[in-house]
Amino acid sequence: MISRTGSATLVDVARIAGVSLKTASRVLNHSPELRPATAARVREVMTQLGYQPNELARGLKAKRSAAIAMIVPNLADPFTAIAVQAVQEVARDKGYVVILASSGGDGTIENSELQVMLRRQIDGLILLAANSRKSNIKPLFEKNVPIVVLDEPIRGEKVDCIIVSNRKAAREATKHLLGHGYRRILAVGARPELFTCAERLNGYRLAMKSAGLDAIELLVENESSFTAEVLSTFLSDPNPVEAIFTLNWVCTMLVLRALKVLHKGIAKDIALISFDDFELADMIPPGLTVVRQPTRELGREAARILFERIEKKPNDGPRRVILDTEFIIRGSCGC
Amino acid sequence: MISRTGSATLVDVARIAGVSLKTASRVLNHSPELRPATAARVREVMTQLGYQPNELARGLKAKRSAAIAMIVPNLADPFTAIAVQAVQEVARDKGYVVILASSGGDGTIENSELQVMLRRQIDGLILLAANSRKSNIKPLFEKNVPIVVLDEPIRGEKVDCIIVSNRKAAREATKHLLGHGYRRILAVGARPELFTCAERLNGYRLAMKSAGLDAIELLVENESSFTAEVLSTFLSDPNPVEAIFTLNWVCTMLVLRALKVLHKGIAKDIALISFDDFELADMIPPGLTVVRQPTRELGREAARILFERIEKKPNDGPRRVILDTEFIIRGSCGC
DNA sequence: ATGAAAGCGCTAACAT
DNA sequence: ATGTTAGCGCTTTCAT
Repeated sequence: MISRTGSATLVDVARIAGVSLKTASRVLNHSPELRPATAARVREVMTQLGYQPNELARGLKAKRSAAIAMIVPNLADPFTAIAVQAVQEVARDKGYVVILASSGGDGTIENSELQVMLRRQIDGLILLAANSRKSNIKPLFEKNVPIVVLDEPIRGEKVDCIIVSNRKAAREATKHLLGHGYRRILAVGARPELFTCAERLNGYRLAMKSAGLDAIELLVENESSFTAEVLSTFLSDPNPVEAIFTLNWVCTMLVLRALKVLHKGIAKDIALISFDDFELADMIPPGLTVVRQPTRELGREAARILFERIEKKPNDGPRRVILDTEFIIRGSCGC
Repeated sequence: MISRTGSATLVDVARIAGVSLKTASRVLNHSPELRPATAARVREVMTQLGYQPNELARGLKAKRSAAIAMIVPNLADPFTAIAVQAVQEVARDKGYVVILASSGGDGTIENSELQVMLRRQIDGLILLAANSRKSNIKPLFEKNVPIVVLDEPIRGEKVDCIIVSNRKAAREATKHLLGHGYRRILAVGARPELFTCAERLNGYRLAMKSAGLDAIELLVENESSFTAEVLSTFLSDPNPVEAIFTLNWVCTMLVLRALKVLHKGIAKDIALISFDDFELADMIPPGLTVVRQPTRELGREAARILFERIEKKPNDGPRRVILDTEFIIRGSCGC
């Protein structure tokens, strides 16, 4: 009785309920213009058959997939994981699913994932850029797929961005270290082409300049090129650095690891402030002083804006949402 | 010239290239039976038009979505995040996308996500169960959607499972603590209905029983019900516990947090072993002794098995893959 | 309030 | 080697 494909289709439902296809469709879409009795009957047949609408078919016709994509560089980074979780929760509430892809920080992979998403007719995209220079969101833009970029304002494109006050936060963190009397402060960053890295670096430089000091920077292109040996050159004479400011979670991990290898005590031998808080940062003695990003809020806000665009596209220009960070003083800065 | 919908369709490609729809389709699907010249011409038109195949339409017709779903309880858990990343990488290589949903450990949400995935015609599912009692994968099973369950063998269902040797690992960890001379060892777990928790608990009980000791257990239904006060009742007289064995990452976080509040030094005041390793576990003094799960491998293996089922379904019974854990001794156990 | 028919963009028999 | 013709399961004018 049921279509040979295995599961019941709307045609089956209609036939068994003794109504037309359109009526069955109306029930699915909660159309108001329906006699309650008819609707009830159809609904009953639906549950009876265990009917599940085929979203692919629905999307093909309606030209919407009810899916948004999220592309991130690295899920192992807790900042990213939490943002993804927040986005997915908002999406669920809106009746959307999230297609997730990780780029590994590779612009080429990112672009190919972008294409894949386009083919899947995603209704929107939240991007945590791998590499600002190589991000190619033009095709999406041309197809009028709403995009929200997290953590990076894409220059010259009319996309919504949501970021934190990177520069200000970095400047304040650096100032805090300067306040402790440290003069030789090292900034450690990765992927300097990323906006977040660049901006945090700018904040650091501003603070150093204001204090009449030279910036000391250790920037690596990718994680593997950072080793304890590299760091040790900055810690040895002459003029060893007195404090380190790590520009994101990955760098914090790398530096902590290296300091352990080099037997340098945090705060005791060298002060440390980390951009990015994380679970247990307070448990690493003497507690890591950090700049905390409102991670969940970033994710939620990005999703919120995206769905606003998806649902109705008011042509007000691209949005720039800037959230504030929180400076959390624990012991590693020397306090 | 191009269909009014905005982007070029295969019909447009065919028309402009002066071939039939089917020929264009053949080019898309890399059919071998094509004159190279024709294929080249069609391909040229495709790039010229910036043609992107519509995966929704493709899937509707071909009855495959080229998407797999992954449902997890908590992305903030690094174990989960890394497994998801591993799965996604394998999926990408296979030309599939991953639809990710988090259940928050709520069986009801999990089930509704399961339904959503069904409607999306997913070709396979990797499940990190929220709650073994409530998981309802029957509908997927009936629709012949391959499923791989991570971290939990679903009883009585013919699904593939991939787990670690929970009981053995827990037993050995407990024995290790016993070897240090601790008698009063507390096991801390969450969601005791979960297979992982139950099995680890079993391992712990076995070891305690072998030593002629009573098991001491603190099991919470959910994270928020665990507080420092609750833990403190186990640490106070009479007979304070001498060591703690946490049954997963979340519990480790909760216990570490509580111990800090209670001003108890790890190893010094109380020994600790954690089931689940994590970034910086070695940095929490004196270094956390842990049972490490091969997280990436779990994810990769789960995906590998899933795609085997998707590509060809040999009717050999359900697989049970059991991976080994690694016992990593650092200082917290008292060593 | 309900139905008939067309078609979204693609694949797949079945020709030729 | 290439084209013709049906649909996949749904939504959607346009009738009634």
